[in-house]
Amino acid sequence: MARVGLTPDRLVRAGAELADEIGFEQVTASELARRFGVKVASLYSHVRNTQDLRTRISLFALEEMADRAADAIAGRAGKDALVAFANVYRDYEREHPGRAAAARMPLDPETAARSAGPRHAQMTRAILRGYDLAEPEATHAVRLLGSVFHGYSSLESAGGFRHSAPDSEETWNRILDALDSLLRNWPTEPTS
Amino acid sequence: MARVGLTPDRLVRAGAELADEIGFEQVTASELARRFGVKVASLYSHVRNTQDLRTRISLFALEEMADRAADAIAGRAGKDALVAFANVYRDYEREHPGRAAAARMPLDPETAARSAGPRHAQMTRAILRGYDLAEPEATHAVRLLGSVFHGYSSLESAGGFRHSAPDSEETWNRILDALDSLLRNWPTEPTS
DNA sequence: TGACTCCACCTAAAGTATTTAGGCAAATGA
DNA sequence: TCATTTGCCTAAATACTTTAGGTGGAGTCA
Repeated sequence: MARVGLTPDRLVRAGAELADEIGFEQVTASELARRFGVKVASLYSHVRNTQDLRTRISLFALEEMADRAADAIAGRAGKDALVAFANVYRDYEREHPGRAAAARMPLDPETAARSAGPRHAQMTRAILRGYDLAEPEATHAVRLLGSVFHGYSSLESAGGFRHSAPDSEETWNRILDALDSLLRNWPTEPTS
Repeated sequence: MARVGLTPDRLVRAGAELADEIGFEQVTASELARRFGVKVASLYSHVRNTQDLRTRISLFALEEMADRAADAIAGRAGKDALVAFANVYRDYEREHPGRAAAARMPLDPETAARSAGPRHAQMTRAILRGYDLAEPEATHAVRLLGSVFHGYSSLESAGGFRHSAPDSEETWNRILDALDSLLRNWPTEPTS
């Protein structure tokens, strides 16, 4: 009966690779079982259901990105750190589009809370130490950076900037220049 | 045999409402047929398949947003226009989360080209007339604004900012202040 | 008005994905 | 070596998708 050695972890990793190959939306219990040469029902001892599988892939991707981000910002500060940090997200999107899509999947509040999400926010906040932002402005800035990284990846992977000049690479660099400049000159609350 | 009066248009509108109620991901031909009190197969004379249905809902949402945006920026300029324009996206997300999710669905290049996407880009460019940006910087700025609106909506609707201070409303306003400030002081290419 | 033609919606059927229940055999360990 | 655990199986119910072909009601034209 040839045991393949399924474990939740192996399923999740294979699921992540599958997502990169065929798209996160297309990741299905059936397809994953097929890859392992195993009957679908066999997966159900390791993950609760398809939703659970997807959630685990999402959590996995978030962790992987956080690890890379932590690595990227170590020993850097200021714009240098900002650029290295931001590039982690963009590079991850290009290298692992399926996992990146997984990482963008909405999670329910409790799951989100114990995901690497807060770690990402913490690292973003660490980047801001190189700039001079007191609370609550720092939080606003964290959210802005999150939105930009999230939004840019998503638009770029959807092909939004593919067939138009200037090329996406140039825009990305100029956006990072702009964000650096903005963080150095964060506006005070307007009086008007 | 009671004809219900199905048309592609009615299906798409009902699909959009369904998306707002149960989530865009959950919009299915079967559920839509159920709503109309009609057999599933009957939908296939009006839309090619489920993918086609979803694509049409996405296009519909993009048009609807574009119409609102056009309305919002008419007769406004500068920060006033920026804020009104940006709020269209945020309000649409809150009012019609399912349609907004549909609008974020990746489209294939040809479909994207004949969608309201380019119209959104054009309007964003129009906003920038209130600021002093020459090409290619204007394009970079268009893409930045798109990323922020897109990313913020997506994070906010996923609950990213729900249970933490300061509240999302405040962040949103400060982000708009920051973007206005950034556009007024768009950095030149750094020499380093 | 009666026959005709559409076509909107139907039934039927095949294919695939999800999920649960229960069984057997390989691995584990006393 | 025997008992227990557990990894993967078969079987079956439910649901969604899609295609092929049929039927009857609405509008049209003589």
